[in-house]
Amino acid sequence: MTTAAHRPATLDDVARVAGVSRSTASRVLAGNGFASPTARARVRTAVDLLGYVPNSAARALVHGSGVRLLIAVAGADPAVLDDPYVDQAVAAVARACTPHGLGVAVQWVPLGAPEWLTRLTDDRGVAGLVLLNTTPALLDLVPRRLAGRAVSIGIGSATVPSVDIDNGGGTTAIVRHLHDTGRRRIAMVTGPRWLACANRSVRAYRTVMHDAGLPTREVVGDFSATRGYAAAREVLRRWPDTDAIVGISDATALGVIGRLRADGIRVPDDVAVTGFDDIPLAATVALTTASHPVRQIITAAATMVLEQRTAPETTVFPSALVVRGSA
Amino acid sequence: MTTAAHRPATLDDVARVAGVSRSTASRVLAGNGFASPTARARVRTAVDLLGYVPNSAARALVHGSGVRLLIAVAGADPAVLDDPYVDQAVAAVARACTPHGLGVAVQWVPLGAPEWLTRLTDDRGVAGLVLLNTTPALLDLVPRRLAGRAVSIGIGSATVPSVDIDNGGGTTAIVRHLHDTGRRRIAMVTGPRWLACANRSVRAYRTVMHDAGLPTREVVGDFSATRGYAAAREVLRRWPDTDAIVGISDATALGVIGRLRADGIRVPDDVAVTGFDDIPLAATVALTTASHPVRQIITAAATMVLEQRTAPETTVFPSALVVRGSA
DNA sequence: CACACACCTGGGAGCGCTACCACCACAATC
DNA sequence: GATTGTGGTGGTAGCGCTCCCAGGTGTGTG
Repeated sequence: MTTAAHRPATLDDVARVAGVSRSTASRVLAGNGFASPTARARVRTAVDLLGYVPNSAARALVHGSGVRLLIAVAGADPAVLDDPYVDQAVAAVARACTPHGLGVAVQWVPLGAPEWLTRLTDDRGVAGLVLLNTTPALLDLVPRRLAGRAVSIGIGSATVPSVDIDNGGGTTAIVRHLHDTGRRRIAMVTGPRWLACANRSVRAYRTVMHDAGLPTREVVGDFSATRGYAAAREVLRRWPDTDAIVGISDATALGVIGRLRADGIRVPDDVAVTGFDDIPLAATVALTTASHPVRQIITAAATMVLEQRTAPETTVFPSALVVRGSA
Repeated sequence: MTTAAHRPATLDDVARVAGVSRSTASRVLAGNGFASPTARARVRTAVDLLGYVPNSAARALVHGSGVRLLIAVAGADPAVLDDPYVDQAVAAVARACTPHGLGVAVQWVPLGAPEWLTRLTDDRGVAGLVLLNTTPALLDLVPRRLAGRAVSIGIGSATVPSVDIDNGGGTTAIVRHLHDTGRRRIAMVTGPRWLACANRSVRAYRTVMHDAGLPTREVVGDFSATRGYAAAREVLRRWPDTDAIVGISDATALGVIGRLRADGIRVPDDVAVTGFDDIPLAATVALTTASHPVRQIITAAATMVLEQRTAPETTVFPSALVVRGSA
């Protein structure tokens, strides 16, 4: 369309067409250094004419900056990557990276072998790091090379900043709401024990129950609908008089509701059910939940890495109670 | 950990440690060309010792091969990228690419301006192309440079192979099932008209209905739960005696069910509802649907591109009817 | 009129890697 | 003993880009 054999244009082509040197063209495009208005204009015109797009590989090579963001997901087994939450995170990070000429890669880091992270980050192609389902051990393994180019979702450290949901606040609001609407025998389907952000929710649940002088009822889950489905039955087997079930996630809650309905138990009349996150589906099934703009949170994390605005501090996004039909 | 300032090792470092030249080291790692068993062994040892990982940017630069796969998603507006289906596709492609040292990028291509694709693919960083929600116009714009490195999902061309779901067969099975179970006033919430794969479903629906001597009832949807929610009401307003609604996707069906339940209409007693895809949630809400391993299909597409096994032909994945409670 | 000090420009090195080529040893052939 | 391999090796160019530095112009000051 533009050049003869449609070999993508290089900076040399641009310089030749603009009648300047490669250095000048580079300076104009970088926006730093000196360049006369004339030169600037001619380079701009040449860029448009040739449809020039910089070669990110060459740029990354000279900068030593890497060419993709790594999303490292800790978990017991590679199946964590099947989680729709991970899908959403990967897609959101990819969207944020694309305009910067960066790609994304995803890898699982086994819970028992956090040192795998080192091998992954030894790849110079890695320009930045997003940690998902982070554990403290993982945070310590983020190499110095990537300081200021790493962000964790869910738990941070002195060197690695984190972007976070106010799980505690959200869960507190949910459990209080259940209590306020007369529920007293409130159970919780939790997340995996090793996951900091899930534990914050569990602790909030315990605190509210304790303050109300009520005993806790916990079954360990894993965020999935499938597990929620199974956990619901376990809850009712152990504590048949349960009148409310708090799900660690919306998917968990949907699984719980599926099981309850299948067993002829009415929601919310017999048992109230709540979720966490407010995924799009939550509205259509009238799920009471806590709302967080997950996509925006992930995007914020990716942006921090991309713009290197990673002050070692924690950004906490608020949680908003959304009361619908299920509780 | 390995080297002093933990500057990631280069091939030069490996060569020096192994006591061979950079060329020899390169040859050993590439696996082609000559290299004595001794040299081979020493290079291998040095690689392990230094934890050497090749710099993908440098490799891409010299090969001119690009450094990421582009996922181009056609749609009316950028909101198509919010679709969980796109999330899943991006994540699945990313997983397939990561071991190859490639990242992924996602971009929206406006329906009315397919030529945007040209600008995207002019970027030399683009190593391959996965087309989503493909239109014929888009297929013609895949540059020759990317021939054999592009794959389309849903509709192919003479030069671009496609990976596909048997939408026609799946929908035929679903509508026949509804007919077999006594439904006669069957409506469909379709996908966008411009989308080839959605149209295959619609045509199958029409054919079955026509063969049974029944009139069709169509409302245009867009795959989303939200739209399904609204479409359900539209269906019942226009044809109040409808006894079955075929959703173009599971999300659509879930939206439809949400609306029907909210209106006190029993599923499947009053109105049967079916979905398409069999997403994980479908099982927990007992949705009758057609099952396809979407993740595997996307992975297959990505693998075709990565291994350049893109013979210009169509691979069709079968569709399996899954009868659950909703129909 | 010399000098300083802006502003602007092109030459050239080099990022880490692969590909090509020249070269060397040693064996087999005429 | 000169020729042709054949396996193995190192030197070097160059992918497209950015940055540094030397060398220009022009305008203002002593």
